[in-house]
Order: sequence, then structure tokens, then C-alpha cells
Amino acid sequence: MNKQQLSRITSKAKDICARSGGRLTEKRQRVLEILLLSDTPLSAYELTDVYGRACAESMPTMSVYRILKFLEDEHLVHKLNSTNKYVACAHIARGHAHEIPQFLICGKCQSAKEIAIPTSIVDDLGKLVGKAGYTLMNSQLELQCLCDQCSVGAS
Amino acid sequence: MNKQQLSRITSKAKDICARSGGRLTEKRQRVLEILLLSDTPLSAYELTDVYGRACAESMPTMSVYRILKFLEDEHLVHKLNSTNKYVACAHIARGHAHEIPQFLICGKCQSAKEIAIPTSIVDDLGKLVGKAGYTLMNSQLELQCLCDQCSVGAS
DNA sequence: ATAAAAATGATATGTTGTATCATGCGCCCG
DNA sequence: CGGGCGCATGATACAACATATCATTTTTAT
Repeated sequence: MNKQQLSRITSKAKDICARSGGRLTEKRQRVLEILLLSDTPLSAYELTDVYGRACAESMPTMSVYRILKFLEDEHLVHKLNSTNKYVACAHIARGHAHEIPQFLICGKCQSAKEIAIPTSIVDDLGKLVGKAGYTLMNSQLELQCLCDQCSVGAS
Repeated sequence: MNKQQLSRITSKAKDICARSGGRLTEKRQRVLEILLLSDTPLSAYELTDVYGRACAESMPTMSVYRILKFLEDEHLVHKLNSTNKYVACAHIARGHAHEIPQFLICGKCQSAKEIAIPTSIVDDLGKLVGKAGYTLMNSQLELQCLCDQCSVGAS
């Protein structure tokens, strides 16, 4: 991601926050930028470390959690429950429709890719769930995968 | 679950362990029984509490974790990553095919139901994942739901 | 019987996350 | 301008979840 893309995204993120009455402060923006630039999801404590190294003065982990919560509430960041790590939303620049995010997580390089799951599959799942006596609510799927790059490397 | 069912399952569980060279000791069996009898998934610390109350002498949490790991390795217990809790496998009595478990978790009463996802849906997901440049590995889905009982209660 | 191996206990520590109260900082209104 | 209000952040404590390591007990095999 180059600087132009980054500033385009953060500018969009500012709009999104403003629309909901929030503010993308400098620290919040920095945390978001770290996640945007990271190849892999980061834990709150990893973020604290990176922030400290990148930004001269450091930030208490508590604040990182608070900022992550803010960014999650604004749908700018998602949490991966299977790994307790956080990723920037991949759809900030585009319309940013607040869909339930779905992730492909590479078990080797830990990269995570946010994808959309077609309505048809979700519908099928919904029917299945209905038969089992449950109603599907919002579900963020986290699929354990191997990315193509790692597949090649392993062969 | 009545006592007959329970003993049938634990007997089957013993077979499973024996076949892999492990042993379902009394403590391991007790932990498994607690999970089998529980309406909801339990955390390792909740299990420690229940064990202490049910079994007169208590067990260090460390041992609970070890036992849970053993039971997971034998596919007798599954861990829910979205809640950090543990459930007994629903398929011990039946052939116990070691399929990847999939769960419906009620967001209200916390009940969890283990289900099978049809090959067709998994195949569809696999194709989708392939298009995104990933290969689907074993994925334990945990779908956030509302169970029918809770739906009725809420209406 | 005894040595090896497996299971469990005890203790410490690491990781993830929340609760709470204090402080700083911007912004609005008189 | 400045006083006060509200949001953002800092600092501290602690809760919940989990692993590392070494000691002790139990089981198993010879």
C-alpha cells in the first residue's frame, strides 16, 4: 500500500467517523494505519509494541484496547476470534457496506484475507441452521486455509 | 442424558482412547462426564469449579487444561474459539468419524449444538476460497445463532 | 521388585482483556 | 476570553485464559 492509498483510506475513515459523531484522532488514525500497513493481523499487545517503536512516545495497552474498540464500533477494524488479533477492514475505501466480514487465514504465514460470501451460500447455511432448530444471526466466519504463496513454498 | 446413555458413551470413549494408546483415567472420565452433562460449554476454570464441587477433592486448573488437551487430541472434546469454552463431542456414541465439528451457538442461553455441514456447502465454500487464492483446510465453524427456545421466549 | 513411562500436582509466569478513577484537551457558550 | 462540559487518554489494578517447568505419584512392563 502506498502513501496515496493510505491517505485516501484514512480520509474516508474520517468521514465515516464524522458521520457517526465520532472523531478519528491522531492516535486512532495511527493505530488504524499500523493495521492497514501490517501484512498480518496484530494482537493488542503487538500493536502496542509497534506503536511504541513507530511513534516515539508509547501508548498504554489499555488505550490500544479502547482505540480498537472505537475502530471496531466504526467498522474500520475487525477482530479475529480464532487468533485474538485485529485487522483493518478491507472495505474502507469502497462503499464500506458494514457486511459481516469473513476471513481466510493462512495457517502458515498468518496472513488474513477479508472476503465476501455469496448470498447463496449464506442462505444454504441459514436453511441448515433452521433445520437444527436455530436461527442464524450475524456470523463472522474465519476459515483456516493455506494461501497460494505458502502452498508453492511448501511444494 | 440418563445414566445408561452416559455409561455407554464413556465406555465407547474408553475404547477410542485405548485404540490410540491412551487411557481414559478416572479424572479424565469425570471431566468428560461434566461436559457431557452440561447444558452449555464450560471454560477450563468453570470446569475446575464444577469438578471441585462434584468430586469432593478438587483439581488444579493446570490439570484441567492437560486433561482437556488429552480429550481434544482424542476428539472427545472440542474447544469453541469464539468463547474459549469446551464441549463434549456429540458423536462419541456413534461411529465418531473425526469430522471437523461445526457449532451453532445461541447468543442468549449459550447452548451449543454440534452439527454436520453438507459436503455441497463445504464444496461451495472451497471453490470460493480457491478463487481468493487460498486453499481451505479444516475449518471449525462457529455460527452465532438464536435457538428456537430463546426465540420463543423473546417474542 | 524395579525401572521406565505416563499422569497428576504445585508453582510460577505469560497472554489477553476489563474496570475504574485520574488527567488532559478541545470546544462551545456566555 | 475563560469557565465548564464532554470526550479522549493515561495510569493502575485486577480478572480470565493459558502455558512452562519441575516434583511427585501412579501405572505398566520386564
